[in-house]
Amino acid sequence: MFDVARHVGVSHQTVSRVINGSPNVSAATRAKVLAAIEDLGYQQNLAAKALVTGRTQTLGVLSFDSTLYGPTAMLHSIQVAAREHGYRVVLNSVDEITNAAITEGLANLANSHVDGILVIGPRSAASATSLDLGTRIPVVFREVLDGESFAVVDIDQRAAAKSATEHLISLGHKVIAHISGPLAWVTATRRQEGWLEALAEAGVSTGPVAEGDWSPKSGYEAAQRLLGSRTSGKGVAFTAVFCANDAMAFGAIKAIREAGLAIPQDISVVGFDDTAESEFSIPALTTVRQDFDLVGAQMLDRLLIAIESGDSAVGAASVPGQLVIRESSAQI
Amino acid sequence: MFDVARHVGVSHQTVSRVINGSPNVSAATRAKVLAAIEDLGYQQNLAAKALVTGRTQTLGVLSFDSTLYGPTAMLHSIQVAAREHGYRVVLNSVDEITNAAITEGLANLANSHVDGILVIGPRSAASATSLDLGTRIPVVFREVLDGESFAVVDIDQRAAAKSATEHLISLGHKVIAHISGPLAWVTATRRQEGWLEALAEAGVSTGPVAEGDWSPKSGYEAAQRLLGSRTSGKGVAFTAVFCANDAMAFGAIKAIREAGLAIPQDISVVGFDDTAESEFSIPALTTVRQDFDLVGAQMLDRLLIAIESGDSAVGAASVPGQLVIRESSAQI
DNA sequence: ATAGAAATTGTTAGCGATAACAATGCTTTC
DNA sequence: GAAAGCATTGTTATCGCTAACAATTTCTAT
Repeated sequence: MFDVARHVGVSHQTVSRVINGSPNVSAATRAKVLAAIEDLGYQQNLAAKALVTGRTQTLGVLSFDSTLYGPTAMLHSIQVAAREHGYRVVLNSVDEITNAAITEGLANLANSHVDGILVIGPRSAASATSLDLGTRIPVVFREVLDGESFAVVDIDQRAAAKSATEHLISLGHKVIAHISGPLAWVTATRRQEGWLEALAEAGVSTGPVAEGDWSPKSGYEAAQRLLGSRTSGKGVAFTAVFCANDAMAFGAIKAIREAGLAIPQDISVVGFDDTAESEFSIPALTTVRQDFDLVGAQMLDRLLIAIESGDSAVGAASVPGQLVIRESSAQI
Repeated sequence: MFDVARHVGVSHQTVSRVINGSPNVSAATRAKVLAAIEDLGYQQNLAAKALVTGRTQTLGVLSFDSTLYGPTAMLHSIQVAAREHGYRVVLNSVDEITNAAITEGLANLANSHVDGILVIGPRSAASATSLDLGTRIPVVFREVLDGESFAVVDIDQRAAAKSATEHLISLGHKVIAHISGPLAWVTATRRQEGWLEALAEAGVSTGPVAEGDWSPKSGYEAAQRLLGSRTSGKGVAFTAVFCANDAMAFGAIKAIREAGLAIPQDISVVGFDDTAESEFSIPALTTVRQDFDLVGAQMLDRLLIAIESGDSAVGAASVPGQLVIRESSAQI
């Protein structure tokens, strides 16, 4: 910076003013400084800037160690939105979903001097200890536990799952099974709650449940368990299954077909996520589309407001999911 | 830091020494300082440290704006490996694959004072201008263009595609079609080259090609184009198709089934990626597994060596892909 | 023409850490 | 017991930038 200043014949402070767009610089000086910056290939030292301003123009994203569709799509959306607002993104993944792991990740990011943090990693439904942010840096979550009052923006998982289940009910299904995600995940429990709520409101008795881990393989195995008790006569003969994500639905479809049953003639299948593949499964999968871009943008908006104002982020917002009806669900 | 020093009654330099594990501190002093750090909840200011050391313990990842399996899996692997080595990761995505975009992304990351950069975004096969790193920061690529001498670690795409094609040849197929990725991507051209090479070496004539964009939808449409000329009698009657990724293979399977043809009885299908879904497609997909963790670890190793030594990263390494034979490919 | 206001530029201090060197205290050795 | 040597601790300068204020120049209004 001093080099640039010397090159132009002004003080370093004037150069600083040009860089930061201060209005109190004459047009002529500004042009000369800009030219010199170009000439010399000068680049600002952001570490020095961060040291004096306390701002880093960097956002921390606390994610989950996985290649699952949800976290991945979410990260992508946030990264795009952050760039639009001129923020860099530093990533910190945790490999378990306990509050302790999140607390540690939060501390790591805070220590990295990020201006704000977005937590898109899953929350554990059953946490022994409550989460203490332990930092003054504003944080926006994508999931909160009941009773917490952190800022949160998410798809309304419960309502979306409910509408998917209602769709099956409207098709005349009386026994609707559920393949849930890992119930340690808040998202999985919310989707299950939506399923239960729809059944309860319609006066339909609760169908059988099998828990998966989001993977196609787990969906395949869960479906096999459900089918096992179905054909053995012990279980109820469900005619539809609501899967907590598309990947498990793919696995379930395979298991159902292998059992000699047709989809949707014998069993209707509904997924959740609307991955790019779901339209091309055989049969094309009825599922729930999530607008991650919107969630990402809203999380970011909230966070940036908090950063600007210096307050911590608050408030809850939710984005509706959208049922996409394809071929895998049909009249009973 | 001065607070800690005052609290213990030593100089700030001694505190610094304790934090950085200098051997020249007495055990008693170290213990007291550590206790004070704990007491006061002191956290190092990394911006200040970066300012004076020039190191940030942060790695830049230049990725591509997408939720595609490859870049996503790669990012995940790198992030895990980086954390193991005590490095943070900052993310910078580009939304086009030109050299200009990469140059800009590189400049952004360099400006963020990262210690090294990993480029996992796709390279454009046809670049007008050559890529100038424009920075002294070590960079490791996952793809390089012919003639470039940057450090690179990747799956041997060509050999893997070749072995997938050879598998089909060994099953007796004489006309093997190819659904390629977007040919602007180096990865897509390498896979196509592998397909061509296998055909040439076996003396099998080149089959028809259709270009997709990696998405299931594009695979579906590409397969329809191939099938159109097949049934109209104008095209050659291919009995196998090698798809440049699993997602397009899913689309292709759907199109083939809709055309009234059976897989693998009428047409064998081979994919590339071994996504979690591929085992559960109907029929289960023969594909090529990529060890992204290994690629990530090796990229990181090279980068860290370069960072330590102060030199720029050099050399090329490749990791073999592994053919996974399932149900979608069979004897003609 | 000239005081006063406004616009522009310069000067100094300090953000929080490490590097380099200086200073102290404690052993060793003869 | 004193000089030399090592282990430990302290002092000062500095990284590159912005904040705060000081100084200068240029305009405006009387």
